[in-house]
Amino acid sequence: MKLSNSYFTTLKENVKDEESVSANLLVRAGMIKKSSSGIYTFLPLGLKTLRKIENIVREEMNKIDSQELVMPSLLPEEVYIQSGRREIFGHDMFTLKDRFNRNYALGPTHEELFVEVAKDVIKSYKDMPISLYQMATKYRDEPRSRYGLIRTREFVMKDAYTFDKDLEGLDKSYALMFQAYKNIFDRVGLNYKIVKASTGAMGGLLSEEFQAVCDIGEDVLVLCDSCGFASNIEICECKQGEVKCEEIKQKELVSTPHMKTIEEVSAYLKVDVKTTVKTLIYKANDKYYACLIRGDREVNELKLATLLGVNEVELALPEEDSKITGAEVGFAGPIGLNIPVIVDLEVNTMSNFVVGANKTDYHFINANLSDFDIYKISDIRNVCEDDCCPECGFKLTFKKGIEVGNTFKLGTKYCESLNLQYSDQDNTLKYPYMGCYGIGIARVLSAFIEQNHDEYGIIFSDSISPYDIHLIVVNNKDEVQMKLANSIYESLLSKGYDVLFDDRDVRAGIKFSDADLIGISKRITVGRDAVNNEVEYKNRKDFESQKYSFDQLLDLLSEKTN
RNA sequence: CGGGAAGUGGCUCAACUUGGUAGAGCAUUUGGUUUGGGACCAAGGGGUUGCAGGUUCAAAUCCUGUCUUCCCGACCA
Repeated sequence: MKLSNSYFTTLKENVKDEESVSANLLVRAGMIKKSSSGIYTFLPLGLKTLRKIENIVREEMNKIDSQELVMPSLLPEEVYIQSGRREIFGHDMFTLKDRFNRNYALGPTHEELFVEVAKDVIKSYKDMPISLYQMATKYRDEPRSRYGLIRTREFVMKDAYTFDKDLEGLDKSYALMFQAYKNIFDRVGLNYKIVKASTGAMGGLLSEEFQAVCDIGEDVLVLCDSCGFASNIEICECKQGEVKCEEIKQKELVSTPHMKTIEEVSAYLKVDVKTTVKTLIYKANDKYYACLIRGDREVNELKLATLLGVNEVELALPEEDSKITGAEVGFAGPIGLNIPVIVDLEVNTMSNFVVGANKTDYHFINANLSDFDIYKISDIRNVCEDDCCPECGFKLTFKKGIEVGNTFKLGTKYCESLNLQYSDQDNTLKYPYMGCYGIGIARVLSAFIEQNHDEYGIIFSDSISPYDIHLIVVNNKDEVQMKLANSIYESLLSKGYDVLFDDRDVRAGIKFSDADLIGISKRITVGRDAVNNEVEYKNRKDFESQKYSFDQLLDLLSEKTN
C-alpha cells in the first residue's frame, strides 16, 4: 500500500476523551475512531491489525478441527427467556422491538444458539465430539465503558463451543482448546497469566482466565512464584492459621465519639487495626446478615454469595443498617444483634478485639467470639498480599490483569435447560458435556499495546503488525531514492510481503515519527545511501538501523521468516 | 446509578473569575525558501462557543434545564 494515496491519519497529541495509553495510541495512529462511549469504528489500519489477530486465532482453531460459522447478532428475546438467562443479563442486554412490536435482543453471548445448532447433528454418542466457533460481534450494555477498546459495549469476540458425550470427553476437548489458547497468546506475544476464576453467570464446573498482565487491568491476579498457583482474587481461598490467644479479658464499652471508620477507631483507641473487627451488614434475597472480618480486610462478595447460596449479595443501605443496629452507620457490632452473624475464618482466630457496640459513638474493646451467637464461620474475605499461598504456603504476589480469554467447562447445564440429548451406547438419553471458550479480539490488541509501547508509539510484534514492512523513502523528489524504493516495493510485494510504502511528499521527520507511532515491526529506509544501492533496516524496537544492500536484506528477511 | 472533571474551527488549548460580539499552536489552501527526526517566511480559508431556555442594551462569559465525553466508585459471560 502506498501511503500517498490512502486513508491515513495520525495525531501528534493525545486526545482528551481517552485516558488509557492504548486508546490514545490507537486513536493517534489512526486505527480507531470513537463513535460514542464504548463504541468504535475500526479504520483501515486498525482493522488490518485486528485481522492479523483474528487470523492467528482462526489458524489455531482450525488446527484443532474446530469449525467456523457465524451466528446473527439480532435475536428474538425469547431465546434468552427460554434458557433463563434474560433475567441474569438484565440491563446488560440491549433489546429492541421490530415493526410488529416483537421483542428482539442484540446477542451478548451465544451459548443458546450453539446448542440449537448442535441439536441438528448430535443424535448419538457417535456424533461427538463436535467443536464450533465464530468471530462475531457481541453487544453488552456496560454500565461504564472504559479504557478505549478494553471495555466496550460492542465488540468482536471469538467464541468456541465443544460438545462431548461425557466428562472425560470434555476434559480432552478442553485440554485441546486450552493448548490452542496458549499457542494464540504466545504467537501474539502477549505477557499473560492463566488463573482460576469464578464460573459466575455462566455456571459450570471450571473456569480459567487468560489474563494479560497490565497495571490498568480490572482483575487482581493472585500468584505464587514458588508452586505456580494462580488465581483470580475473586475465588482465591485464604489460608488461615489456627493460632488463637486466650480470651482472658472481659468486654468493655468505651466511648468513641464520631469515630466511624476502622482507621479512625483504631487511631482513637491507639490500637493496631489488626486487633479490630468490622461488622458489615449484607443483604441476600431480602434477608440480612452481619459479616465479621478483621478491620483491615475486605469482604469477598462472591465467597459470601456462594456461602449463602444466592446469586448476589449487596451491602445494606445506611438506613437499613441503622434500623438493624439501632445505631449510626459505623458502630455496628455482633453483640446483641438479632440477625445471623457470619464470622470470617481469620476473625475466628482472634480474641480480645475491638468491635462496634450497636450504640452511636461507642465500641467494645476486649470482645470475644463467646460474647455473641455465630451463624456460620467461613472464609469470606479477599486474600491479601500478606497472606500465604493456599497451596504451598509461600509468599503471594499480586498483579493486575486484563481478561483477554476465558475457558469454561460448562458441564450439562445448558444442554439440560435447552433440552439437547443424545442416545448413548446403552440406549438411554443423556445430556452432552459442553465447554465454551472466548477471546476478546480487540482486547488482545489493546492489552498488547498497553504492554508494548514507548514514548513514540506502538511497538508491534511481527505476528500482529498491520504490515510486515514499513518502507520509507526519505526524499520522494530524489530520483535515485525513488527509483530504488519503488523497485524494492515491487520486489517485496512479489515475494509476498505486505508492505506499507511511505512515498508521501513530506519531510523525513514526519515519516519517521509516523512510523514510530503506528509501530510496524520492521522498517526499511531508502535515503542518502541509495546512490550506493544501500538501504537501512531496523526493527521498531531497535534504536539503531543497519546498512544493507537490498539483496543482503532479502536474505535477512527470509531467514527471519523461516 | 452515586461522586468528580470537561464540552470553544479537524486536533490541543486560551479568553469565563470581573458580560462588550472569539484567539493561539498544530492541521489545511496558495506562493517562496528548505529537505535524514514532526522546518521557516508571507498571505488566505475555516467557529450560530454541545443544545434549549432565561437575565441583560449586550452572553463563550451570569442563571436554569438538558445532552455528550472522561475519571473514581457501584456493576461486569
